[in-house]
Amino acid sequence: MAVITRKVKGTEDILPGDSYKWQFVEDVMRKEAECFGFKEIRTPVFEHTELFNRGVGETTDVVQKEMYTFDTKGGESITLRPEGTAGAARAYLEHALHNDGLPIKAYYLLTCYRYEKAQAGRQREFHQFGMETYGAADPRADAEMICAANSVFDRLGIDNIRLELNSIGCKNCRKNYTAALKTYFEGYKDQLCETCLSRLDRNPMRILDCKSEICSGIAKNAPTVLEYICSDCSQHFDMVKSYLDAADVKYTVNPTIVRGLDYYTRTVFEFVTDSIGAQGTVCGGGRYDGLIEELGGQPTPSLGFAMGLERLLMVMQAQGIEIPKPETCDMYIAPLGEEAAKKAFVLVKSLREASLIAQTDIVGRALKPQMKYANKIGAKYSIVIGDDDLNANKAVVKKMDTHEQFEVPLDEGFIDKFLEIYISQNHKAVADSFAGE
RNA sequence: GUGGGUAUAGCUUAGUUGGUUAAAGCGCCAGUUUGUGGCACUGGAGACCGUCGGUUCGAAUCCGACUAUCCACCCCA
Repeated sequence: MAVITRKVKGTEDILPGDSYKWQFVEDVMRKEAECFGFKEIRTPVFEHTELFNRGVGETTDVVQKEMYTFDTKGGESITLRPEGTAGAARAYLEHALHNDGLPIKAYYLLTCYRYEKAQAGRQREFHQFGMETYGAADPRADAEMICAANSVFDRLGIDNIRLELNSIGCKNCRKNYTAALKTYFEGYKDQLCETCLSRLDRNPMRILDCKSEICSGIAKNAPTVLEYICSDCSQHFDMVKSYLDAADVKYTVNPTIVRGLDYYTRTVFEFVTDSIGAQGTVCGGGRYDGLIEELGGQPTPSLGFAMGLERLLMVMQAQGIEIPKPETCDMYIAPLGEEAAKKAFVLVKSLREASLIAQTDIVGRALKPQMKYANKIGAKYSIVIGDDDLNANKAVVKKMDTHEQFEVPLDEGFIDKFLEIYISQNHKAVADSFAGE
């Protein structure tokens, strides 16, 4: 096979037969975000590299080894976004959105790029849905954010997913905590795995995350963040939990959740599933009160989450959730001969003007294959137009599933007559479905 | 970046201890007499068996390298 027909590693095509699934999920997300009062923000696919260095954090794996970074002809360093938060924060600052009145609530639906080794649930180009709130320090904002993510899962009918919650404290209490952790882990220096040894200086909290049995065994008895966070942070966390309780959102507190991006403070959370392999984190988020300031703005308490669409769709598939297929064709018109073809061409035009899905032959097939095609695409109605029909200026509409037939005129009255049939038949279907229960 | 698995038509697979025209189902196209689909039957197109090299009289089958892909580590959504 020629090279040109091969997609780049870690990328996926979404084909015509599958795109409805994505549209369905995206639609649920948009609607849910809008119910919570969030408006869509669209930011560029690429940004100045510096934005991610500062926003996501120099020490993170994402920045250190996973970014698609390149120099432009003008000599600027540009990076394809590895996540959505930094770009949204940049736009918030650049357009001084705080002047619109706080809080600012925005959601996004976009592609992200990370140079990682592809595996199940992990692509190099992937889709994220995320929500961001700026200018809300109150724990209710945290609870609202988590509720929003939770509602999306509910709306999609996903239930084999759990919410894990933690607080990693503010900058101050984190300082004390990391110091305590360092002291603790230094006692096990000879047993820790190599990566954890390197984490010891840079970011000892990440050792808690380690999946190696030895490290996680040691980590089990390590001091937990919650013992070290200051009373403000602790109160904040309690409030978040009490609001989640009030909203009947189930969670478990998991002190090992630390998140890999530097900007997080206080509340962090993940929605995790066991049904799609190793990459089970479907949604991750939390509070990042220092981010806007880090990017040069006024201190602005902020928070948000992102969820991966690929993983979400995998979960839905694993759980056997059926996504409704959209209608593909209301009317197929099968003409016989040149003159009829022209008539059909005009008729589908007027059907389309009435917002119906209409098709006619564009490949020159015989009648039988045309009917086969009409059947395959799920046409609800069909019309065959031949010389007799043209002469009589009328034709027969056939309802494909029941074979019922109706006569329609082939002149200006066509659309009205067909709409009348279409509507009455659909009402009948609805009535039948009620009677069947 | 580290491991391990896999590689046969568009898809899912069969291919017996290496033996000559590589097989099936699904899908696709067409036909089963006159202007009508779903079912059934018949036929057709479609594979240099991932690539390159090696062993052999002979390789889809054995060996090696490469490439792709999958899974796991790592990381994260």
